Amino acid sequence: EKTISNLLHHNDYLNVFSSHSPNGISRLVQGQTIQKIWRRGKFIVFTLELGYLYFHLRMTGQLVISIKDQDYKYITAELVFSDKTSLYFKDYRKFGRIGYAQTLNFINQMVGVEPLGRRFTFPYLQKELKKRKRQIKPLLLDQSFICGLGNIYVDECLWLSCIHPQTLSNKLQIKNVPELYRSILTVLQEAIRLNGTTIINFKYGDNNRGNFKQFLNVYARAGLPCFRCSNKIEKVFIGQRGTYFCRVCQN
DNA sequence: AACGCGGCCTGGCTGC
DNA sequence: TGCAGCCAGGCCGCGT
Repeated sequence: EKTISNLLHHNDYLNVFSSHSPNGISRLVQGQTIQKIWRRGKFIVFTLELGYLYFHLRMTGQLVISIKDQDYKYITAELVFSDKTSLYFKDYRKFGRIGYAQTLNFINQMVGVEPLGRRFTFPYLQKELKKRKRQIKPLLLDQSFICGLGNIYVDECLWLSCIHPQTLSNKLQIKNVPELYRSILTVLQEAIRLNGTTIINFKYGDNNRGNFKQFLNVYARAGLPCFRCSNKIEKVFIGQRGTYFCRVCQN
């Protein structure tokens, strides 16, 4: 059980504080005891007695309980507890976000169905894909559609289910949809089992590297042979995101 | 509704 | 070897 005594900001990266000013958030959370820590989509949420303190790590954010001196410039916030311990928000790129909200409305608006939750069934996916007319890759990246998939995992899902990333969601072939559904579950479950994907500096826990990278089938394999058909994997930009795919078997 | 662009940051890699 | 330029796992606000 931890009671917050203060939220300090050590650098002047105000964009990191997305809902209020740093001092504003600090005032709102001071004296509150953390009831529960949980995840929704890519947000980590601390349920307080009154309201919610939330974090988004983006690519390089970390929540750590100890820091080294040389890390100090990357510490954008420090949550100080009444027992004199601290939780640090460390982030090389300062893309991560910290915010406070009175209710969960913000999160329910921004974050769609949990792909590993009960509501995400095959008929649900099929119906939702039909409703829209968007390129499948940007759609899968849209956190309000399905939460949790990022650029790497979307490319992997589309490769596994043999779908061209620019296929319109309502034009997917009948046989591709169950394959897509299955691939979303498989990719996420495997990635979680292997603690994620470290390309450059993603870390989990206390500085560990994720091991999913060695099982990537297309991501970052431009110019290399497709594991299914040996055609060269291509890299293109779709929705301004680097996208790897096989033109021959994903069509 | 859907899409494209620019911006936010820093570190690591690539190519000259 | 040194260094400029490019690129990155995410997301938002704006314009069309």
